[in-house]
Amino acid sequence: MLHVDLDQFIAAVEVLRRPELAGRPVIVGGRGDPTERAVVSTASYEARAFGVGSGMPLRIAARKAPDAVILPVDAPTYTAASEEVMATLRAQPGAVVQVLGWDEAFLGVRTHDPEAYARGVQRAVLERTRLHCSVGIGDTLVRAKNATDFGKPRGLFRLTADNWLEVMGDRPTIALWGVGSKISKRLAGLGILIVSQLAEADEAVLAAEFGPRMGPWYRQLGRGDGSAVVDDTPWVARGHGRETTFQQDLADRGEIERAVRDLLAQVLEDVTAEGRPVVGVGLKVRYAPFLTKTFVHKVAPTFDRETVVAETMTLVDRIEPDRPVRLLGVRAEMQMPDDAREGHTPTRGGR
DNA sequence: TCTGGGGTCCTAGGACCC
DNA sequence: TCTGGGGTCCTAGGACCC
Repeated sequence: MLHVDLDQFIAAVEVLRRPELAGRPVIVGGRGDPTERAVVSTASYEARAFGVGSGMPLRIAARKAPDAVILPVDAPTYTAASEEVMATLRAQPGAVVQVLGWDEAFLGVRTHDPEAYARGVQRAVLERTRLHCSVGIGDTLVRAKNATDFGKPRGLFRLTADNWLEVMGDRPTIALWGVGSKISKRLAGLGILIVSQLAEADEAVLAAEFGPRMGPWYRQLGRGDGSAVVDDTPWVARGHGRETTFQQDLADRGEIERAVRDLLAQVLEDVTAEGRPVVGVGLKVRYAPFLTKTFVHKVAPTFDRETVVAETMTLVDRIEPDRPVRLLGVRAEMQMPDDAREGHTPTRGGR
């Protein structure tokens, strides 16, 4: 199977409609104002040369790359571009497409020459959308996904059971899809620093540290093993949420309540569009500077907005009165259709 | 240097029941 | 009076991904 990943997607889309930005450092994030609390969504390769990367506070990015063009996030435009790309992938002969986000997808196909097929995909995407992509080829989802990194930019790379350990074995565990900074540190505490060590690790030791599901799962990641099935069944959202970080922390009770009602109104729009009943509500509160609390509770399945509002407001009462609030998040869980319930292996945020 | 916003899934512990 | 063992449901928190 193939993993297709657009190169510097968001920055590339911006450059397409402003050709004069080509070759310049471009940073996209927040409302495009580096004095605000916001982070970088994507930086162009020219900006990355200054040490700017996604997730970095916009303020810091602007200092590192003082001549960069900083643009606001324009989600509808990226969604439209993404749909063009995904339609192109679905139009490839024999392709089964599983979308992972705006700018990446798995593509399952039977072919005797995956490299040639991959180059065909890159050509088709470029012709139809003027966007460049990198492709990973693999015999499992994990191997295809990890292979893409070696293909960037505009290239392709193949990882299989035959060369996995040779290529990945000496790399730190954090290079794996699904291992982040916390898990890599806990693995290091067990003496597991690189991928080959994780591949050979004692499953019982991993299970004791990470639990009965995640322990064995991490070992599997280290081996590059796992599913080889690209699943194109449409994704069904479990819930919808909205959150906002305030530029100035909120202290006033009335302001907080108004903010929650605003967020909830947006959430209810998304939920109503789904046509499924609400079965749970949640509230996330970040107090300054860095303490986050979440409150959730189940509700009897309901379509009634007033009920959802009332249930959410009972959670608002649990916000500590004398502490300024930096972030509020509201979330509603929806009833899942019976056929979308079970059989999941952990993918940590995959869809 | 100080951390957005949208999601998903797993784990642990308490409550409750038989 | 003191108390096993198994199961389910719920909530809070943690971790990861794009």
